[in-house]
Amino acid sequence: MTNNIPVELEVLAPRSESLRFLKHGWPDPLCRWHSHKECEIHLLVASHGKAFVGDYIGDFGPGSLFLTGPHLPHNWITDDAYSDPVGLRDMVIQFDQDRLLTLMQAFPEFNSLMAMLEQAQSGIEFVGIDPEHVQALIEASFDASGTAQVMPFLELLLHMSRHAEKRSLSVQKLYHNERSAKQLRITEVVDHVVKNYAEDMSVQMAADMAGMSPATFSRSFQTVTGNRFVEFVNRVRIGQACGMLYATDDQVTTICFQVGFQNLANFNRHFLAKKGMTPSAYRETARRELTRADLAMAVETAQ
DNA sequence: ATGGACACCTCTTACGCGCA
DNA sequence: TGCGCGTAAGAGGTGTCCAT
Repeated sequence: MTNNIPVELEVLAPRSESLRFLKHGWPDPLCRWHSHKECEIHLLVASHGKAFVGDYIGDFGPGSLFLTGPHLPHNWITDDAYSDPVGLRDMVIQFDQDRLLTLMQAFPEFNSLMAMLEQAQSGIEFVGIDPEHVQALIEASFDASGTAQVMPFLELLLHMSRHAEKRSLSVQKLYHNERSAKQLRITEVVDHVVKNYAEDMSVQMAADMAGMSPATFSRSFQTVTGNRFVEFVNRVRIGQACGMLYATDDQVTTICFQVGFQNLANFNRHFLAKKGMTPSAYRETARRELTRADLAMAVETAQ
């Protein structure tokens, strides 16, 4: 999907090590809306706030664990209620996905990681994972060097891949890996929704496009995408509205109609349900974040 | 701009069936 | 056995109006 949100690109210097470790507190100039080609394991150790991954916004707290794929923009903003600085808020491991793919080619035993890497294209939250074990593995990898650094990291990846509840976050690339004839027809509909979200979208129209009855389409769509059709359409529209709220000064009413909603009350209702805040509150929050990114860049430039 | 109330309508889902 | 269809009931989404 297209997204108008300006994203800061983080370029990581080439290194002899395959892993990059970061620990930071809050506030920290490194905490900003950005993307990079590396995958990122992100463990929140302290504080509560909002997670921004692609077009997703959700809550995080101590023990929240996320995995973001290549070039997926992200940030974690601690709530304003936490006015006191936090010494250690985040533990981060960044790694090159291509290295893992090479590993899987050499050792098929690691192929179980493939599904998780594909799901990470849209971001994953590992709901209910044991944070102490995760933190211990990150610490073990962080404190080691050479090959000893890699083993706890691989154990962590395998532990994450085996975790049952992996919640996909952004609508981006949700339909990435569908291949059967039925899945391809559903994927065509998904593409159409993503590209034409502002147009009228009914199950009847979508079913016609997929060559199915509405009831069959409804079942197939949920099987393939994990979403109900109406929920998916609204999610795409809300995601696009987020970008417009962030990047333009258009009125909420204008954006509501631009993304395909037929009335403002319905738009507000869905926006609040999906984002946990009103459109105007979202705009305020998102722009405060942009200001933080600008300040961080200004600090780095001055140094 | 936001959110509540309400009536209406669309969509989802379960079930049974036929077809390949 | 798997897939798709038709039907019907209930759930949930939508549009409108209005108050704040």
